[in-house]
Amino acid sequence: MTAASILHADLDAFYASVEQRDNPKLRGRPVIVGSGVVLASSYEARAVGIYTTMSGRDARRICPEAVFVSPRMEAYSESSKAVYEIFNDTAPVVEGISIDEAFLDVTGMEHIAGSPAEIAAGLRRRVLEEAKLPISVGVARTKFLAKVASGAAKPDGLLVVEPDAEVDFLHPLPIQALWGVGKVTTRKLNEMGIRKVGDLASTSRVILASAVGESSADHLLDLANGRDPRRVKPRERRKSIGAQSAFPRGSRSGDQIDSLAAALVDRTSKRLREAGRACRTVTISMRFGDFSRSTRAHSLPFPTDSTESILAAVRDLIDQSRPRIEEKELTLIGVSLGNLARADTVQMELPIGEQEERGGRDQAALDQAVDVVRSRFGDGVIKRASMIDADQGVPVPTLPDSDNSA
DNA sequence: TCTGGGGTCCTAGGACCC
DNA sequence: TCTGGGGTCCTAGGACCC
Repeated sequence: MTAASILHADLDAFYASVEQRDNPKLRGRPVIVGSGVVLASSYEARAVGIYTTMSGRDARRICPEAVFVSPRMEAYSESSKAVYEIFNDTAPVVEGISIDEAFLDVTGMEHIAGSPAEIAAGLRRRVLEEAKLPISVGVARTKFLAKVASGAAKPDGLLVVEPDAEVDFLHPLPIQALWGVGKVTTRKLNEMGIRKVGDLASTSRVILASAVGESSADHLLDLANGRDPRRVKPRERRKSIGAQSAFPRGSRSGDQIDSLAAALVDRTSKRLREAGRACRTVTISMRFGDFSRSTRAHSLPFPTDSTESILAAVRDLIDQSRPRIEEKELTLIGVSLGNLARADTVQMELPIGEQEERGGRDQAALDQAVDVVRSRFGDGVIKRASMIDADQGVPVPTLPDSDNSA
């Protein structure tokens, strides 16, 4: 049987730990990150019943001595980068899952770096010494088992699940521990009398499939029986960039909706440009007073990173939803930019006049586009300029003085 | 427990093309 | 010329994760 050589490394109470690291007065005290709601909390706060998504008011009531701090996303992002450098130094293959957790595959490193357990212990030591942050690590033969192991090791612990101990480790766990089992699936399975992973492991595939569908049934049976074929592989680039914001009570006039939408577009399009990407699909999501949700999407004919183009699309989508917005109370709005492309090819839409007048005016329009791009990105970025018919999405013949050698 | 903000993946129908 | 199948893209919604 394969050895346990996959590590799941998970920073403990990450945001709160960064705050305690940067402000010694917070150490040993219950710390809550967030104000309106709890975004993260230290273990001292969790010990008295504070949890993520709890309202700030409830948290204050339960734990009056807690220290509330505003989130500092930049500090968390920097700390995460420092820790990821240690991950990359530790293992040849690192798969980032989120800002505070990653899988590492240390297969075949026995002779140079020691056993997986020794590598994991060394990783914890380095993160504590160099980033000054506590981290828990689970070690197992599969990703799923390693992840469950790191959760069981928390806080500030290390747990190795050897292959011959897997069943004893896995089967007593509640089914919510399985990746992909949330509220809805838990309810369905509980109705069938399935509560523990062990119950699930011995359920027939046909019966399970009738409740959760074929593909989920296969997936759950695999996990419950310790089978998890997923390899540790570096993450592809992110697929969307988004932001959302809730309305303060009683502020949902047309103007206020528009200005919040504009602010969200501003934020997301800026992040898009900073990442050197362009988006083709613009999606708005809405939440209403009765907690129902709705999404509307629009795909542009070509990728863009321009605030104005994205905002125009967002305004169209909001207009489409006008009836529902007027009928129900809008409580939250989000903007998500998807279908991301690299922004190393910039395309612009400029009018070129009537069909009959094309030809002479094509060149003027192209010159104008080149000027705009040059003023925005500087000299030397233009390797080639050509035109695309926006309706057809096909290149029109390249113009005489553009450079085709690039 | 009445709800933040950031994401991913899956399903399913319809349009459209060959 | 009322009829098949396959593939891709777009859109909406839902479940789930940290």
